[in-house]
Amino acid sequence: MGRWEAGANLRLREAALNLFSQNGFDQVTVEQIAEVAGVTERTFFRHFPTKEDVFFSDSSLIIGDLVGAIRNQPVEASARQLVQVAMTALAEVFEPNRETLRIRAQVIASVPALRERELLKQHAIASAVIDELVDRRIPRPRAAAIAGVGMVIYQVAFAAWVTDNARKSLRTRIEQALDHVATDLALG
Amino acid sequence: MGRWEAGANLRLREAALNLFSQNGFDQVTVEQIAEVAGVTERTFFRHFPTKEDVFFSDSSLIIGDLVGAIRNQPVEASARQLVQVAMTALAEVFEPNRETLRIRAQVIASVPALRERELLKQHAIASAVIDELVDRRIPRPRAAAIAGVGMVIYQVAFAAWVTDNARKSLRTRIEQALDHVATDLALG
DNA sequence: GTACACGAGTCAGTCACTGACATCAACTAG
DNA sequence: CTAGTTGATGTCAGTGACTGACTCGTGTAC
Repeated sequence: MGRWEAGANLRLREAALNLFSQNGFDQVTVEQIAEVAGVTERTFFRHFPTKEDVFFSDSSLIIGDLVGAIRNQPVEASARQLVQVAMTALAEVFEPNRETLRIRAQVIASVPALRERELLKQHAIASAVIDELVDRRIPRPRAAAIAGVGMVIYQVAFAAWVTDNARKSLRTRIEQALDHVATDLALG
Repeated sequence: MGRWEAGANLRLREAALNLFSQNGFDQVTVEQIAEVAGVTERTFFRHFPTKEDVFFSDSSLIIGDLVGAIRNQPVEASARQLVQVAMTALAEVFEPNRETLRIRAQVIASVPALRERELLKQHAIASAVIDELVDRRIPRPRAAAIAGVGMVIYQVAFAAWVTDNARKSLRTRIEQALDHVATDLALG
């Protein structure tokens, strides 16, 4: 279908991750990324609307997984069960990619612009989850609180997992955090 | 101490708010803002590190107010009391500026870059509150959950207040939201 | 075999943002 | 009163993210 090497999108993402983690986000120009990937700068922006987006292009998939997992639960499921299956769904996607996610997290942590974007992504995820909970006839304030607590649990568990030498699974980390907060906060 | 009209900072902020709300964030250049404020583009960037920051320069004050309000509470105060005084402190700062805040919220809502920044600001506030709660010997996961719920309450109450025709006070809105979530979630 | 859709290249331009240096009122030291 | 310092601004010349308009081969549909 094209006169060029296929997979430009993947090559751009890999080149970006490598260059960013070696030299820092601000020290790398889009032109350099494009060159390493064997395309032009203009092509980079055909694949990703901004320089930051090369890091966040898969977030819509995650939303789909989360919402799908919740949707598959029976109507009588408790708030805690819902949070748990959503988290487990996340863990299944993340678990095999620990090393990439670790590098990614390091780069994000060191660049304010990327932290902003990460927050926006999490906000979008939370909104989607809230809407799904509201569809299950949970009143919106309670849905927002549940989703908010869920995000906190995710953040705590993910941070622990990614900096983890003992290599507990993300799933274990999530269960620990969930236990912790749930007993503290009567999440029923 | 200067050969120029004083108050450049305020003039820039007002010019930006006006222009953004009339024409949209992306349609206004920094050069235009500076021109309306009677300075050069370079001077804009001496006052605000980015175009977005002209909207968020007072967030550090807010952190101070919140943390101060919490710090003044007795050690035996419940989580709910802490959230309540923090919210009340916020309400006192915001209440007199409803109209400006309303316009501001509209602009922010319509521009992804500004929503990102708003989220980052809220995240910074939440982190500061969490640290303060941890200083009060509340375990960090519980502190994070409390602060998270507090942010949810703030968001719900603020959104209701700002789009409010009946003109209930922000303070009332906060109390309503707090009641709502607290009974739902056993916030002790 | 012709048309056309598509994924990329090319080129010229806008605008956010930065560094280096000049200016000039007010203030300060002597 | 003069000389020097300070601090907020102006001026200017960049860099780099991002966009619009256009071109160019290649595969596919007809």
